[in-house]
Amino acid sequence: MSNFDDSDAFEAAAAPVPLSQRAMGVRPAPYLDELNPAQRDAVEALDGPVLLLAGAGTGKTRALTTRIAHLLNLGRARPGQILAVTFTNKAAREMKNRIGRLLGEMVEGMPWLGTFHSISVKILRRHAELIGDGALHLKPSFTILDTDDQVRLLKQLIQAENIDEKRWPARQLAHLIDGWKNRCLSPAKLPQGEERAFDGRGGRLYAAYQRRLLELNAVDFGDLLMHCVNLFQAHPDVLRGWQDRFRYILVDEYQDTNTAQYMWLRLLAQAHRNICCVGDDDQSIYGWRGAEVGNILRFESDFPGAQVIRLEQNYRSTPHILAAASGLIAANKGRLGKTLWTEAEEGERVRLIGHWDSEAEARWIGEEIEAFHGGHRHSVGRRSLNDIAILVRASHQMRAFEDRFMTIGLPYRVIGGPRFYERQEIRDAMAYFRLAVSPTDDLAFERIVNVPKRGLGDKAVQKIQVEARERGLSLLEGAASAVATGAIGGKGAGALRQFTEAMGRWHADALDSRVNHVELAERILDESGYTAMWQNDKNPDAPGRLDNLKELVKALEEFENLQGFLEHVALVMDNDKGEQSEEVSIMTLHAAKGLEYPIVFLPGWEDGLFPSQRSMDESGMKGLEEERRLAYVGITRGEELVTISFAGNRRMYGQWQSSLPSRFIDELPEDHVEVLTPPGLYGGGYGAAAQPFAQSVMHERAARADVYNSPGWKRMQERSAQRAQPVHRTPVVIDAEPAARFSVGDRVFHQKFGNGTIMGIAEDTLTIQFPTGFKTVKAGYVQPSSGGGALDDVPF
DNA sequence: AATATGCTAGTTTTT
DNA sequence: CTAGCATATT
Repeated sequence: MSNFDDSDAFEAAAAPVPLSQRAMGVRPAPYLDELNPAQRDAVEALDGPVLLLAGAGTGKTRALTTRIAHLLNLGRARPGQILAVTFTNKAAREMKNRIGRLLGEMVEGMPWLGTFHSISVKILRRHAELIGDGALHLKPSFTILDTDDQVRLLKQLIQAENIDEKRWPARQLAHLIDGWKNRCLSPAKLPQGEERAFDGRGGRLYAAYQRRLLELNAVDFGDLLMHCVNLFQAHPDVLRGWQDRFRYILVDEYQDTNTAQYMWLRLLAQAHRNICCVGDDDQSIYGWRGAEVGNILRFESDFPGAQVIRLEQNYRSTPHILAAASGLIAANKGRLGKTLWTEAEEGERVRLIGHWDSEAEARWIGEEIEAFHGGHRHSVGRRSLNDIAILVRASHQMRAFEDRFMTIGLPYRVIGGPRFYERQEIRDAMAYFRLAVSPTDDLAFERIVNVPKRGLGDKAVQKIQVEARERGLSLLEGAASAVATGAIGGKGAGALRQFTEAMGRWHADALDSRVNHVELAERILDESGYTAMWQNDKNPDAPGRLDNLKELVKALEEFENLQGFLEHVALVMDNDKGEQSEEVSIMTLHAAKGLEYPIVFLPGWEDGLFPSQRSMDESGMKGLEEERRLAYVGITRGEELVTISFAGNRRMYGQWQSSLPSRFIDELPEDHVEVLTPPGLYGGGYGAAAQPFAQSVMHERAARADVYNSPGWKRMQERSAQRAQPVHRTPVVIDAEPAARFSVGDRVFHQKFGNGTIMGIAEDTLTIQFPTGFKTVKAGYVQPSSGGGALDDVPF
């Protein structure tokens, strides 16, 4: 709520802080004494550009929040003049709390502490009319579409263009457009050639999509940033106003900024240059979604004269853990470089263990956890399950642990996973609320018009769309009109009339301040038949969905009305359930960033899984380095004991596949690692587990000079080269397609994956190696490749 | 219009 | 192998 009580008038903010207030502001600063020298530098270097390189566990949030407190305490700025940006709502909340704690209740909430997106919304609402062209522009009440809406909109546009949705799925286009928006490329600015992506129509569809969004008075997440940047660039006066307002700028997790966020910051900071960016280049793990490590690496040249302050004293982990992590990350090139140190006691070395297969791995980790929990391991003592985390590379790895823990009755919680507001039933309910609040929300209408089933299929919806378009109405109005004119008859008509009439009542009630909005929400769900739909559903997950709906209604209580709730939810999609009970945490490495646990397990360190084959195929060395940073993030989550493991065999897509230990294992510094022999492998030194590691450690020293020439790397390259040269050439005739004869080894072309080589044939199913990896594809989806293939002379 | 079958793809995730 | 989607069937 405090997010929106920005009491300063826009113009007033530009005025300097009165002297009287400045003098009054200077108070003793006891908080400074609690900082180490580097943190203190970070807090006191208030003017000019500052890059704060904060390694894992070095008290970065403390430095950042103290810096804000110091700015306020010295009277350098009022709360409304500090811009503090984070990536997640969670981080923003945390900072707010800690600033409040530092300053007591003396300071009103900071109106401009928030995520890039929430701050952008506030800015855009004030200048909405400037977005778009003269004829069509945003209104301040614009709605924010989530990914789901975005994809459904794109799907409509793709259908309108008569493009084969199978070969060109809307998701892919959404991804492409997101990528463009991350780089602040509006349709007009797409570089030569890029607009040809997506079957040559990417640029056109992008432009159509943007136009449609304006028509709907809507923006997607990417727009929030891009529109802001465009606004600043096109209207220097507007930019000037915001530059004057934000006297000091602070940015958290700077290594995760994408190009649009970078431009956004640069524009706002370029006048006074009071910008402090906090980040750790070694923890940049979001390159795949547009983050540019380059932003942090370039900081000093972007802001000449910048001070660089390193936070290197680590308060989290033991020396062995730090050394293992440091040794690993040292293999990356082009780092800014940091040396983490600690005063903590030495502790145990990082443990490494190999297992026969992924099930044995899960079994062993389960036993270890039981031992820790029962206090059977004296070096660590009896531990709460809340102290223990399992961090995996890919979510499918979680299943082995869930299965195992379920059978042995070990309580666990999965962190991440599908979020509350992304669940189907929640989205449906929200669509009802959206439509009740704004009857012109066509996307919400489409989502729920036939949920629960009202006998209205594609054809009926199409009729409604035609009706609405012809008369210039919203879909809801169009539906009412279609019923009235008899365009829709039969069974659907009655249900549709009921629906539109009920929606009319709900809308009136939503606007009526005398109607309690929580009761209204309940009534909407009941009268629409939505609750009944799940009550009658015999799926085992139906009761859970009903619970979620109850929870949603309960969440409404904290808001004034439905409008306020919807505005909030559009931006704050997180749901942190406080940890109540004792549970082991299971999550992906990405989800673990920023968290810490005394005991950490890192399973699945196998080449291809971690580092992920796909990362390496798609992004080569850059991808590998990002994977290595992910490994670094994983190890540095541990406070006391970190255990890395790998399995020689793993079930993938229903088949057992054998794999080699991760090359990252080769890169761990030997002195800080203890190799364990799993129970059941008597004598050690043979079998799938200990032996490969023992060998690889022997190579390790020599390999250190250049890991990309390491045995592991070469081994991989050799293997993929071998795979690319199949021996058999068995001609296969695909029925009813006389021209489509394929043999193993043929070069073929696939609309989506491009050129590839056939590696295997079963009936009409081909296994093909594409640049992006192996795919199994029906023969009908590929053609003989035109370039350099063996079948060039086959008539087509 | 609702349900059954068939196919394909299959990391990481916030806003 | 399996979820999610798209097409085929009733």
